[in-house]
Amino acid sequence: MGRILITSALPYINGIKHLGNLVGSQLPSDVYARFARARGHEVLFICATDEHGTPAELAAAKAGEAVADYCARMWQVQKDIADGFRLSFDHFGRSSSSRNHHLTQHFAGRLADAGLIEEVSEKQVYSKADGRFLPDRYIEGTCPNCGYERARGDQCENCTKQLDPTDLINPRSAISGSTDLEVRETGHLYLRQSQLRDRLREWIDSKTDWPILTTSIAKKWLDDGDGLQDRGITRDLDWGIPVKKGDADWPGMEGKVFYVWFDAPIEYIAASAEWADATGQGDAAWERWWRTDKGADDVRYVQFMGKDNVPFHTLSFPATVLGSGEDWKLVDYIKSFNYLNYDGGKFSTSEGRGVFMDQALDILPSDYWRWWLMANVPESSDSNFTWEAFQAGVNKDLADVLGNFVSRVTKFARSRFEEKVPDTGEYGPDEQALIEDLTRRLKAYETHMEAIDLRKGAQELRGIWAAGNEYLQAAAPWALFKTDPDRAGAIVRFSLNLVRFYAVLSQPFIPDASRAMLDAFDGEDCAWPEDVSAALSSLTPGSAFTTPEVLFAKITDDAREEFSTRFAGTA
RNA sequence: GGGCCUGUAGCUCAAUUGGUUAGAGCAGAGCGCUCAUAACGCUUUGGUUGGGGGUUCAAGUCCCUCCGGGCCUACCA
Repeated sequence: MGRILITSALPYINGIKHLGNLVGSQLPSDVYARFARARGHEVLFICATDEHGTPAELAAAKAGEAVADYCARMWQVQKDIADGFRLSFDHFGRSSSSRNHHLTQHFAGRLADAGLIEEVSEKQVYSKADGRFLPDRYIEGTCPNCGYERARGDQCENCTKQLDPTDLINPRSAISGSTDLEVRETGHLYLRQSQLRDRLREWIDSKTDWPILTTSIAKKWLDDGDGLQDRGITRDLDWGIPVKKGDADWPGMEGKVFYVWFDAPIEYIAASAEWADATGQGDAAWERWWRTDKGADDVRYVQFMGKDNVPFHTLSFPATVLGSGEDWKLVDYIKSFNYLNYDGGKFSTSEGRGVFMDQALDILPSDYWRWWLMANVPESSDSNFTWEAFQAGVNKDLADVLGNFVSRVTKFARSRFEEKVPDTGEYGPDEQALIEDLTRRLKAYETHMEAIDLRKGAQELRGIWAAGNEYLQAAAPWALFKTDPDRAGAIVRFSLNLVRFYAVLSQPFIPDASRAMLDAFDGEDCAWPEDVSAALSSLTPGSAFTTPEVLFAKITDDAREEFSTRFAGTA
């Protein structure tokens, strides 16, 4: 058994995330983490909130709160929702933690010592009314190219032409609308990624098993134009990690903070340190996951993220890690996802279009969402959420195939065998055939899950569930009960063992339902099956069980229509 | 503008990386079963693989071209 370090891309702090955010990193990483744990691997599963940057400051201002208070509150909100979705992080940290402050400053110091930091003086737009420098896209004005009046400082959305903020006619702050803008000189630090281009390319080229979505984005940035560009890693903001060189002040950088994309990935490491702190362990506990000179050599590190995060995880963060000259663990595998759309369009926070994580839990149990989202996870291309597809998928897979199987088996056993595992009869050829079939299917399921092909994994799991119905239909214990009750008992015993078997295998996708299924049998033994035959004989004949409640109530047409209307948005 | 991804049954997706007759689930049709959440099982209809051209003994897969959908393009994160 190995050791697997798993990180989910960090959800940004400025509000509750929608299902599209959930499906691209947090949920798939959780399914994989649960699978890896169930298989006996030692797992450290890390996530955190990404708290810095202009949008966090603006969101706090809109809420009328201090940024620190706002972030603390939203962290708790996101943590509670994550718990509601049964996301099994070993630690859910905060990028604003003192651990991350120190580690980010440490990396900056190491990079400076290695000659990989350049101090650059540049001109930026300052808004007096807002009291802040404005990022390019927070400046609006008329496009000099097409005359569109709401062009942004980085690009005109109308004609797609790339712009410089100073190109705009009648520029104004997108925050306040103020036109009282001026260009000021300000000093910033740049990470000299260009110096690391060859090392990064060599590293990327060695990753022949990565998804093409991941490597193609990385190579594009390595080769585009003049090649990999140096990148500013500081900002003129109040809320963030103060620019320091290790523990020392950085002359000329007073009052500045690190750019959110510099400190956010470092939080993967810092959150692991927070985990060690929170669990009363010393530094060695987290360093053995992250330092190859301190025991992390045998760790497999897997990252999960949406495709928009790929450049930062394939280039910027590795540049930081490599450039430090220290023995930090680099990522071994990057699983990236496309986007989930909502009923043919995008999820929209501003228009209230689509389903947000808190709303999802308000209307249906987390297992429903977990199952459908993973069975339809956008692995190969963008996928689409519709209420019709969601209703059909949940009702068919969870209620009809799995839930009804559990129901028909346990209720039959209750009415004919006194709610006990029958101890009569022997398994015969039918059971042997299903054991052989399930042995093949289990192997396929494990192979898909190890490769993080979650859609295929879900499909195989569904096939495993369906095999139970096929067996039961052919064995027909309700008919045999009248002529050969002992044999009927063996069939029911086998079927009850199937329920327990399904509970164990399904746990990565639908942990709550799995728990309910195991609880029917005093389910202490939930070990992953090494041998299907043994696993299907594990219930003690003659022992009592409890008939569970309906596992999955169906989504009615009325409910579906109500949801569809409620989440359609304002636009 | 540039780069990348993508187009396969009514719908959602596969196809061992160029190799037999392109497969699953859902939806539809028919039959069976009565333990079960009107659930389950069996059978079955349905494809000029976006259009056109090319390479090859062989193309869904490789090349060219056209058409459609999407993403990224470095100061939103």
